[in-house]
Amino acid sequence: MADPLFTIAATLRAAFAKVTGLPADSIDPVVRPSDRADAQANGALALAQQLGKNPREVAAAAVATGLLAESCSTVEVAGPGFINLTFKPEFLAAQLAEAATDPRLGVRSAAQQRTVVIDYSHPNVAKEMHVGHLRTTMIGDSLVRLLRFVGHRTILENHIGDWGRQFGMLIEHLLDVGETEAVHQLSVSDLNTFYREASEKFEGSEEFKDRARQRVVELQSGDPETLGFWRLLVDESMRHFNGVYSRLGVLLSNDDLMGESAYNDMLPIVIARLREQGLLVESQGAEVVFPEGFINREGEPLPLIVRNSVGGFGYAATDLACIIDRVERLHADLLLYVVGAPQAHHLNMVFAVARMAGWLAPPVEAVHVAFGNVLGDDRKMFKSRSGETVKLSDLLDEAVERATAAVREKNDEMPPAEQAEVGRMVGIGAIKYADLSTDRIKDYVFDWERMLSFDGNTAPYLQYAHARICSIFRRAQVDRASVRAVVPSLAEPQEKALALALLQFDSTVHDTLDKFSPHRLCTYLFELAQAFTSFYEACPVLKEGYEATRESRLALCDITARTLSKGLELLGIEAPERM
RNA sequence: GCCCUCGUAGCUCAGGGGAUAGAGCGUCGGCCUCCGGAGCCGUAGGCGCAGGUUCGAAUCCUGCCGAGGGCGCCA
Repeated sequence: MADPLFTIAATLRAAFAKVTGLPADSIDPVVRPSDRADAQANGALALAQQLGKNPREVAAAAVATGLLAESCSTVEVAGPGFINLTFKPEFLAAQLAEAATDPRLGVRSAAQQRTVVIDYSHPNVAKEMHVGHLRTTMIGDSLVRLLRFVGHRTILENHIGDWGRQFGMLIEHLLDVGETEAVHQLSVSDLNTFYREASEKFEGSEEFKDRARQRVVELQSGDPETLGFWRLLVDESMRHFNGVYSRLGVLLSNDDLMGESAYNDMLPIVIARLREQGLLVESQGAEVVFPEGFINREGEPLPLIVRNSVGGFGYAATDLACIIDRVERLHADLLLYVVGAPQAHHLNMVFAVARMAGWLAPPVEAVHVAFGNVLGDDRKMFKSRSGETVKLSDLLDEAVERATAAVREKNDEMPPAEQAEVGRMVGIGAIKYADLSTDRIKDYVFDWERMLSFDGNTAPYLQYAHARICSIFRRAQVDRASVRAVVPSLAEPQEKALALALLQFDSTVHDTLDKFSPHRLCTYLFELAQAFTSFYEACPVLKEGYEATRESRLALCDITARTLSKGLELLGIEAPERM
């Protein structure tokens, strides 16, 4: 309950209840940040409207209760009935001191613990991870960190594309090349080459095509030898994926693998249960369900095809099996799908069918955490200069390379090993932050210059602010933990502004999770870093002649650094101590 | 044709129904006796268009324009 806006909202609710006689929990005091004061409350306008009274009088009466005087130095009614609130510095300082001694920095636990399945990343076996996997992986990873931080139970699921017809051609190609040679190729070169060669053979040879088709049948019927080859492809692919995950520092591991193949045995059960409930319909040779409200081009009901006309299962069947598994076996009550926006229609149909079948019912919720594309500077899908999709590993190489060069240039006295390490943190952080800092539903333009800039809303700027604070403590030779019990004095406006910003970490984290939108946390951290640099510019910490305020300002520095570091950590970004 | 998402400053992006719509870059102008100038302070410039709901709309609703995406057996 660190956020003073949150605290004052509760006080105002009581004040308005006293004045109007309405139940407190039915009142929204509408507390907002303000540039005219520390905060403004606009609730009087709506209440007055509701009661047919004068809004200024309602506001004045609420002020007259005196309830606000405890935490506010000035409370003014302005305009049509706004209440402008200015917090007492002592009030803010006390709240801040409380947050400073809290390992969670004042962030409340979730009111209700939920079991959340987060479905994200999902690369395809035998294909390189590319820039298209960046957002799902970044957003998913950050949501997991945020959910855990506020106390939810998280179940990570990497729904890799490890099943389907393409495995016929892949396995036949593997056998043509020879198992040993194929493994060698897969481990040293990129996965795309292997896939392309298999695909070219499939297109070019009827004989190969027949073999590939036969191989699919064997795979699906569980032929042990075929499964062995399949396993080999999956394992080799996972080595590549885990390499990327490790560089990105995401939480996914092999323990979180729940590929399409994992649901294979459940698919007949999905069919059986849908049939049992009378939802399954035969249409044009396929077995389908018609969810309400979905129509095709001709305006006719649009089916979700659970099993196609040749008896095969598509991804609709797998996705339905997923829901059953996540709800009934894992007992999840929130299912997050971090999946691109184009899948919205498909997912909505799957959710609709799952609801019809009763598999998805309150309090269980399924949410499509949709996101837009990564664009090039031509505003089209981000591609390499040769027009190919950009491999994630190449992207990370370039980011680290560019960042390391910048670090080297600015720190020529730093040991090369540390330059490389800091360059890695800055480069990877820059990519991740660029991806997370725009509203996920929108497309964003990928721009090396901007994301690696030390100015603006970027990871390097935040990392720099953090490193600078670490430097202050090194220079002061003061142990960071030693100032945490200090109740800071907030005499200067920049000190007060910084305190106010720090205290909003709590509500920011919850707000970020309410919308599943990490960019809200990014915006907050940027504003916090700006508040800090303004403070640091105006309020000397270690200078001669400022001994009296030194401890107090060091305390502000410490909690700022910890908030920045924790915030970045929740985004999956490292904060070096020097850079 | 129908449906979904998006449209905010020259560029890239924030804006939880509330007062005068913010930031970064770029522009222009200040601050180097500067605890890290990888910084700080200031300046000019904008809600695609038209209606509606509301005491109050960038925000909610409708229509139009523009961009992207989706619309039965690939995922």
